[in-house]
Amino acid sequence: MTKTKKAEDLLNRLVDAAEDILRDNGLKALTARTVTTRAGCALGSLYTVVEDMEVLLMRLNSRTLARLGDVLRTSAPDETATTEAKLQALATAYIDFAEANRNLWLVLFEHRLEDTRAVPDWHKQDQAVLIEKISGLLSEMLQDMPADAVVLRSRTIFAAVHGVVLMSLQEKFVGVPREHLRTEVASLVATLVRGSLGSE
Amino acid sequence: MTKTKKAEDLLNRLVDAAEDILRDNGLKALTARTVTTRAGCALGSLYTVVEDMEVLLMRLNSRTLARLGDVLRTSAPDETATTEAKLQALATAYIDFAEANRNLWLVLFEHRLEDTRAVPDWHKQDQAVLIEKISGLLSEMLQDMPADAVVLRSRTIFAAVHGVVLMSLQEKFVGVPREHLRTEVASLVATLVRGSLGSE
DNA sequence: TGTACATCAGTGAACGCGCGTTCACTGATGTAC
DNA sequence: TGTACATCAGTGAACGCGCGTTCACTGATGTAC
Repeated sequence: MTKTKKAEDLLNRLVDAAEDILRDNGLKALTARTVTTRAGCALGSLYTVVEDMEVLLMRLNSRTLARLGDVLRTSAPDETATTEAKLQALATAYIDFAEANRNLWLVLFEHRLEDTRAVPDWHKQDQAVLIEKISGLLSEMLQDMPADAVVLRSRTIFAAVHGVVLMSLQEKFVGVPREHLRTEVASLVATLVRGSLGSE
Repeated sequence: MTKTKKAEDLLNRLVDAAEDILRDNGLKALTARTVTTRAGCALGSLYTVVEDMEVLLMRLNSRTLARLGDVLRTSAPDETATTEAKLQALATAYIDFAEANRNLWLVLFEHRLEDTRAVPDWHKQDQAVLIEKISGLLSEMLQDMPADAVVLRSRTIFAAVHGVVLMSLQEKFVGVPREHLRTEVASLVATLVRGSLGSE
């Protein structure tokens, strides 16, 4: 095993460990110590492979986004289904992923109020998976709409559905109760599709 | 000034200080030390008036929710306006508040992944202001819908709009760009109202 | 193949920091006579 | 009204903790001959 291979291997083990800890015990438990212990290496090793704890978290988020992307891309019920049915399948897949990976998913959207450091491009680009499928389906449906407008609409639709799922899974008082989440999102998506979100 | 009055006064000064700090410097800057320094009292005084830093933050959040509630309640453009116009005004008022009080507003919805402590009832109840006006307007509009269903729909509509505003103000890659936020929310609200969010 | 040496990934004790919280104290305030 | 005393809100130095990060080191690995 070459040196770079070993380094890659260590990085992977650390991201694996971080994923396990975040999934099982939440963000607060994700420390340099817990990660390195779980990965079976020394505390200092982390810094031979990653600049920062923050970078490690971004690596983990990238992996989570990639997994979510896979799930969303393969969510189509049937090639012949209606666009609405495909969008409904997409929303369902999103809820499934969020429920099954609650902590990992929540951390994707956690905002750092303090941070001044710029988010690297490789990480920003990863977020595109959240939008791609929606805009693909939307542009089929609204063929006369310019591409920019389709992307903008996709972001709005994503954020609306995401908001409903987020408030529900956070189990805040004002969120939709979990047992009604799927039906509420389904009627939200139906309304959005049928209204086509006309430009005014 | 009686003793209880003095205690109330100190609590108010601490919440004032916390509000200033959060608004100006973000959540990370909000510590026992910065709050007490700004309030002009000793570090230990905080604990004569509040159990915990967490309780202080909940007091601040309650105040923020109350202010937001006032803004939302007085947002009606005109008593004779259509329900849709009133809902649009409500959404606009929400965006105004969120933009003008970004840090205060973001913290209202920040999730503590770790916490096991129960949120006290007085604080949970404060969140109701986010929904009340919507369900009031909705029940006028959908008079044959049972009250439970109206509340559920209100939560969904709130969460959808909130999601779009949140992702936009967080300035994440996938959010709606700030300059399109108001028009996108307006067409989202229009679609939701016109579609009436039919039960299926 | 065997040996001496150089490299550097990996180590983990130690550092420095900032935090929430405590507690022995003090001095302003209210009370009793 | 004046005085002696009790109370307790308010104080701030000190405590304990957990964190991210560093750095002098070591031992496994690769290289040169």
